[in-house]
Amino acid sequence: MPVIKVVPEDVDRKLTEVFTQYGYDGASMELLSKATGLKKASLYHRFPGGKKDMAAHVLKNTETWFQEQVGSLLHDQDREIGERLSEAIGKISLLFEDGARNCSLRMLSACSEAAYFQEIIASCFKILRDGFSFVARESGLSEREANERSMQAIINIQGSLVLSRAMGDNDIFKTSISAIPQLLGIQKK
Amino acid sequence: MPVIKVVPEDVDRKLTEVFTQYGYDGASMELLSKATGLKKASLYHRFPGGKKDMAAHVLKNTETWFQEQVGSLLHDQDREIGERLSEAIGKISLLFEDGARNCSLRMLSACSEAAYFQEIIASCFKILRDGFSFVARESGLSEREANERSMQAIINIQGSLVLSRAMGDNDIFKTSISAIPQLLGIQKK
DNA sequence: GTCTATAGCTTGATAGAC
DNA sequence: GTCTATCAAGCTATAGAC
Repeated sequence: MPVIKVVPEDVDRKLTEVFTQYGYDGASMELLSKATGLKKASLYHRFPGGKKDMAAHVLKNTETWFQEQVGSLLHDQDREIGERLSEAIGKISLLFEDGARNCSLRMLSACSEAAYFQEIIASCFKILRDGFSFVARESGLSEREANERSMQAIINIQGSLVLSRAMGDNDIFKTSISAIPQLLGIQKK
Repeated sequence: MPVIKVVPEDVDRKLTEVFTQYGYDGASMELLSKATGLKKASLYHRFPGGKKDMAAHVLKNTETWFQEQVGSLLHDQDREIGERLSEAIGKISLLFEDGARNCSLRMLSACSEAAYFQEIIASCFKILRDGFSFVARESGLSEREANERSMQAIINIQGSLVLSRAMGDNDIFKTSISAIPQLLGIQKK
């Protein structure tokens, strides 16, 4: 029987998918094993801490993604502000599949291990908030206004995602996210 | 040993608490038994369908609560509009303990039995949306505006609740919910 | 209507071969 | 690095006494 080294990136992607769809308590080792194509013992080889370890790894990846793909982008003053925001929102829309996919942060923030995950989840949201706040300030809003509106932007994303899934209508998400540029004081491109 | 008939209302309240805190997959029969003070076999006597049955019962109660406590209130034209809305929002704030408590609808909308619960969860949100929309229309907004803003009000509630819990700051919820009257075109009392 | 006791399965996790 | 085989514990659910 051949020893196949499964690509770590593929494993990460599949783990993220399962935790995002089923939540922490709904994601069994069986499901995680089937999804990744790795037997349970192989998963324990890569993640000695077990399920908790895998979810923490998924969250660490998510934090990196938000920092590199969204945070840095929004802070990149070499690029036109509307373009940056547009691209960032496009990436976020893609991440959530236009409202069809749940948010891993939300799914992992309410589970039996919530306390263990809380810090990194809060960190992810702070990256997003700071990015939005930065462009809002750039667009001429006061610090107070920029802070309020960047928070509102994240509320829109999370709230509309909850409702899109609960009411079975992705347009709720699409409409809500398309209003973010104006909310942050930026004319949509 | 005495046979004690536990009050159904207390059982319902405790079941709601456990499902709301742990979600469907995180709420074990053991937890539900401990919380209600009823042994597992007794729970099965009251809910022959088991856990699924209990969660469905919790959701049915929630639907009734929204209809009777919020929906009817918002539609009661014998009372001053600002007063009605204020009272409805007060009840919702109390339900979510000012941001400290999760939303049972959200917790049960993303689980291994999500498909089974979807219809009644959507119904709960529709009751709230229709109530908000009704007062928004009354306040003079167009049908389109009223629909958009009532949706935004629910997005604010759900989104701010997610973020309050994730970032450990209940003020996010309090600030967001206090803005709802103005959002619906009504001067806060 | 509530209980004790238990069945039967699934869970997270480990040992050890290759 | 991946596997098969297995464990002990926890799970949902049921049987039957009171």
